[in-house]
Amino acid sequence: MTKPPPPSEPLRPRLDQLLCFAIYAAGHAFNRVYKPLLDAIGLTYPQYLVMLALWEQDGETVGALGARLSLESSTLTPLLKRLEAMGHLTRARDTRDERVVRVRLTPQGQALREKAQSIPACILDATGLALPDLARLQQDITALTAHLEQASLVAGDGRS
Amino acid sequence: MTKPPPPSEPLRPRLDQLLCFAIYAAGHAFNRVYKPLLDAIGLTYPQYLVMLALWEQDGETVGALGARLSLESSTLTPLLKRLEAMGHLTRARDTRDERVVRVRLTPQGQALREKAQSIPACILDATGLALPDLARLQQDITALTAHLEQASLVAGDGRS
DNA sequence: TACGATTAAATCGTGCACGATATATCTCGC
DNA sequence: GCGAGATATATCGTGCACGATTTAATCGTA
Repeated sequence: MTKPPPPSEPLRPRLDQLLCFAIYAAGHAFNRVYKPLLDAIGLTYPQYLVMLALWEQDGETVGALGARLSLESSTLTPLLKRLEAMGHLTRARDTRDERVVRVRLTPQGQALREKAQSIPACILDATGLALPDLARLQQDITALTAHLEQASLVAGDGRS
Repeated sequence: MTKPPPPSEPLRPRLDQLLCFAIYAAGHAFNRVYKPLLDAIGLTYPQYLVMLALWEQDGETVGALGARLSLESSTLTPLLKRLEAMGHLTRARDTRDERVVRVRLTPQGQALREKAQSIPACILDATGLALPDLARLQQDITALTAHLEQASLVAGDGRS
């Protein structure tokens, strides 16, 4: 019943129908929920992600952290320096390969894990989702990310 | 069959299982796909979102734009000044209420819409999603955002 | 009309994020 | 062992994003 669009009609979705905008806005919304919780332990959201990564696996290199978090050294280096200045971790060149810097938790950084313990439950509650729905959504978004990453790699490969 | 956790076991999800991290990473991935497309028309991603908003509705105030994009004036003002310097829009105080600034597209800003025409299809392709799946995911994430926003409002209302 | 309260933008300081580049170290072929 | 290329991190400049504060205009009410 609806009039079929002419073949070369440009795609002009409304801002609030764009998936990328939904993701962008959800990121903002998550940040706002995390803010008061993280303020209480003195971390920003990206700093919290780094601490989560280190609590899961200590002693990683800057590059390995960057790969897990999709961040460049130009972002991580100053961020890690701030965490180091707070006393949560140390940064030291690997004695075997002095190119790489290993990031290690201090006892204070380990201890912070206990203070951050209640955060995930608060966030889960704020999402208003049941665990299975949350897991499904998480997987859908992760699959989307994988597709986008592949697309940007293919686009940038400069095939000749 | 699995051992039930003790009642006060802290929730310690892995970084790569966190919904917030999936959103964070998807935002990065979208940015990477958009980057080459937007470079071609000289916009950053947030600038593109502002232009999308204005193409949809011209002459909005800074505050109204901020509400649609969830951005503060402290973010928008310099961003809009950059777009103004590029010649895509004008910023002028409303003569009826001199507190508000109205943002209007220039002919150049209108014309940019044609150059940006092919972008949505490129992005759609990069997601690897069929339209119905994309719409569903978009709605799920929008609903999540609404929940998160409500939670952060309730948490911050200082009920006495 | 006059004045306190509210509203809208702008400004300031901090931190994240990227790309381009620099610097130091390592690896491989010889 | 030596030098060319590769690798890992750091540095620099630009722009986004926020909260706190400032400035200016408007509104309400006496």
